[in-house]
Amino acid sequence: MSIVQEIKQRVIRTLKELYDYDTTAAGLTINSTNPEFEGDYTLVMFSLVKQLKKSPEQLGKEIGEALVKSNPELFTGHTIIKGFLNLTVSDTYWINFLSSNFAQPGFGSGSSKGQKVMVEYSSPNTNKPLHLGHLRNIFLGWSIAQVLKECGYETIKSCIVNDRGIHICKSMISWQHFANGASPESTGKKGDHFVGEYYVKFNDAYKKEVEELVAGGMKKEEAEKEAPIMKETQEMLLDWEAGKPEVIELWKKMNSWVYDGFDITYKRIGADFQKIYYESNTYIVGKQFVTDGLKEGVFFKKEDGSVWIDLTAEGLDEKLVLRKDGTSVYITQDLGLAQQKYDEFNYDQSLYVIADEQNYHMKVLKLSLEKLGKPYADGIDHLSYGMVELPSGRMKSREGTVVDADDMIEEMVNVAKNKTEELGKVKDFSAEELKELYDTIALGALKFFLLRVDPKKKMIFNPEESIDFHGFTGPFVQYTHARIKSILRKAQGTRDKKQGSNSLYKLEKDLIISLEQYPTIIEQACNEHNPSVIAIYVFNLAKSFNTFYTEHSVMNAESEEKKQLRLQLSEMTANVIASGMGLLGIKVPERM
RNA sequence: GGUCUCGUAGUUCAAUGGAUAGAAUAGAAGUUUCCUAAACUUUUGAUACAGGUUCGAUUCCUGUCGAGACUACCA
Repeated sequence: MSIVQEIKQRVIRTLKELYDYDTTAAGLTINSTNPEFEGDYTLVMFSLVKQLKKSPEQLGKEIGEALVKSNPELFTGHTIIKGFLNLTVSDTYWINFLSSNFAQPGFGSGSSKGQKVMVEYSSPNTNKPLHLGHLRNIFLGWSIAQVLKECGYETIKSCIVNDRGIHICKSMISWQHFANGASPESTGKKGDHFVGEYYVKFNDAYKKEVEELVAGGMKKEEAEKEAPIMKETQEMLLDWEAGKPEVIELWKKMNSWVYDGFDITYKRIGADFQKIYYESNTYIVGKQFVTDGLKEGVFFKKEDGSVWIDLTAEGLDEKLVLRKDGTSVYITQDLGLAQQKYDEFNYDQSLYVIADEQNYHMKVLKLSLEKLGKPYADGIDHLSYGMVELPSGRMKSREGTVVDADDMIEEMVNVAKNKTEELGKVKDFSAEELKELYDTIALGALKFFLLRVDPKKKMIFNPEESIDFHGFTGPFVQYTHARIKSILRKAQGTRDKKQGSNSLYKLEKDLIISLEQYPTIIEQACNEHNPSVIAIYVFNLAKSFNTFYTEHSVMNAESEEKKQLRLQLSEMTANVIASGMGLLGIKVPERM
């Protein structure tokens, strides 16, 4: 139990004893005491003042005295300021907490919840490489799955690949026109980048054709439909749907190039999936799903044969779920996929990591499943995150302002390399060790940068700031870890189980208080689906350690007792930093 | 037009309705015979505007102004 919960229980008991007043933990507010006042934790008494009809001074005095008297091992004193009862927790409590937890590997993890959560993330198209927006998605998805796991949920990471549709055909047509049989192998290019180039070439060619038609006197809307390359692409889509062998073969070939490219990036950034779904399969499942739903009367068919669901009673519109020609739309396959996932994994919750531009879509999905009376509808949840924007505004692929994921990582690695060489602290590292270190620092910086912001909010990605390794950054936290590890290496052989220190300096206590919060922080991150609270926490913890480290020497402590205590403090801080960063998908180096 | 987000130091981000709104960065000034200076210390600087609810509002409600997303038989 956390110290805050512990204090709440004591307060509840005290209120019962003193006033025969019943309350719950949720009905009490315990905050960290404002630094300007004496004390560690504060009971906010305003609501109690009202309920118990006593003055704040009187109430504070009675509760404070009773708390200290009946819990001497926990509290050493109290002060009252206005409606705030400030409680001081004994050094003994903190020292005991430290000695019993500093070497606990599972500190912070929760017991099994007996529930299964599916986390769908990444979900790329197969016509272009991953970019910065995907990275936010991937880091978030991976991290939240890790946090859920730490909290005791069984997790299944999944991905839906949009491997079908007009956008893929564009790349294919373009390749047929312009590639002369070139391949990633023949050009030495990464597969996803290779295919992405042909997608760009398509758009260039298409634009040119439209311009020519408009110059010839055609209206723009008409020209967009009549451009030969577009007509060709639409024909290819029909051929694909019809299963024309040479089209299917080309489609498979180009997709496999893209997957090869994705795999390299996924591996490098540590993304993984237990289950990958392909839209080329799920759209068929979706069609069947809608056909079944039609019989139950939740969907209805219009005169032209298209199928709809009426969500006007829920404040939304009528939504199309199947085209009049019987082909599926976006929502069709998502409906089928939800069912398919449930059939396969019997999940309790299904979390979709998708950008907030799809809030409406996700609302429709959940509502539709509810109307169909699906038992899993309630567990559908959307981790909606804001778009990544550049200082100049939103990234637009057509304007070439998209930041490519691989390029970004490469740039960060270079910065890490230059900075490391400049500082010259790891000159004895092998080439292999250096490579690993650069990756650790570069990805640490990038992941931290994208995860430190509340997912719900859109974020501005400033390239200059992202390569800064000072302040509120991943490398700052990594550096603190490396420094602690250096101390612990020096201390090898001098460790002693006994610890006789019975008092704490302020900076020592601040650090222990911070460490104690870790399990609560994980819980919060889990409940809110928000890894940023962990990023903020580990940063503050590292800062706390650095302040302590500057003021107090560990190896040259004033007494053996203090040295042992500070070694425990250092070890636990390193453990919690490593654990917290691990939940963000960030490695921490032993040296840097 | 409708629905939904969001407006906090120059900039990027914090703050379950609680005490004098925190960090980082940029700016100014310092710290290295001593465990890694990718560090530390000091300092300048902000709640878009107007009402309301409350003992107490950055937070909840209403309005104004400003930014964005969605509102496709695209995915």
